[in-house]
Amino acid sequence: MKISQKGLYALQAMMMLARHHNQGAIKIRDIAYEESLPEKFLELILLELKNARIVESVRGAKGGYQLRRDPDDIHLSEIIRLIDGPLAPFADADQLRTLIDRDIPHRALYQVFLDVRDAAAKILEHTTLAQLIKGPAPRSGKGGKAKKKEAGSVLPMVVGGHKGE
Amino acid sequence: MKISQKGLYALQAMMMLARHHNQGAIKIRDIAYEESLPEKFLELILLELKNARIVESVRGAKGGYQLRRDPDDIHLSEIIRLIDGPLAPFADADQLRTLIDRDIPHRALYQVFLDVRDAAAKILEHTTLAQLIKGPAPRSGKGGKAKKKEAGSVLPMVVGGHKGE
DNA sequence: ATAAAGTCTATTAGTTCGATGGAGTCTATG
DNA sequence: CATAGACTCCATCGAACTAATAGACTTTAT
Repeated sequence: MKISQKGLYALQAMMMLARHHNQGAIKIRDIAYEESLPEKFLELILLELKNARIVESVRGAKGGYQLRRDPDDIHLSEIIRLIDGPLAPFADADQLRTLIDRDIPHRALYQVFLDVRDAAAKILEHTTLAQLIKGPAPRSGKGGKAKKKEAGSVLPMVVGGHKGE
Repeated sequence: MKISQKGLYALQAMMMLARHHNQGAIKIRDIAYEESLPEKFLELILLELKNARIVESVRGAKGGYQLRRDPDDIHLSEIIRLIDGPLAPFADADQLRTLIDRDIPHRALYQVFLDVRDAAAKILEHTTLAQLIKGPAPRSGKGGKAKKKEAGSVLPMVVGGHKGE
């Protein structure tokens, strides 16, 4: 599972809508501005989220977008599957199970892929928008030391290329 | 993390070389035949694995490829990172840690991404080629090593499109 | 010398990705 | 009831990536 730029935009937009839940329809422009997202691209994303019945739109003047459900009932897995496809690192869960059944010489490999998928699903199907917008995230994992990058503005950094990992 | 077709080919080729470990150099053609992989494409993949010093080549007649280390010392994570990049679903672990430090409004989201990466890393960094080839049935008894693939591939199924997941 | 094998570079067709433009439709408001 | 503001829908775009192939070159066993 790879989360594309588009997927990230979708998640950010949804977090924004969650923050403003029950405040009526929010204009695309406001979402784009508050989250620094390309407006026209965001429009496409919201349309997709609307067709998936995750958000709803209000047309015309005073229109905009809002969540169709409470933020604690919207899981990250739902958004990611919609925008970026299956959570599995290869094919999807059903296909992996079929391959495990049928491709004897490689079944152990596909089983590992399925294990990875299950691990991701376990996290993403249990994390809701509500959790994301609530206070400081409980820093899980061992206290890895994040290396200091030189002084830079808040977030203009370009994320691309391989190095760490 | 998305595992591409190329990544799958690489893993299959490595499993094949693991099965034939300590049997001398194996020809590209034999790997391609036994695993049903496109020969010329596989050539590129093996070259990459060689440059990463995971396999080594023997040139000239009687040449071929072989593992540089024992199969129980080669982890899936190593091959996947080489061919398909970082294990994280977005950016890489270092960048995610930086974003968690710096992008306050979205830190919880990036933390989830990092959790997913850690879960995948935990599995892939602990699974070795040796484990994969120690299937319940290493070989269905029949005859020696001359593995016949013959007409009608074992796995003609098309893997594409979304359904389950 | 020759055949068999890896090495290397280039090229390709097709797809995906991120993004933009513009015409059309709906609706609150004055 | 005109209009401005907002969503809707479709078309296109360039860049990058993906999977694969082609061909010339080098190395080595015999």
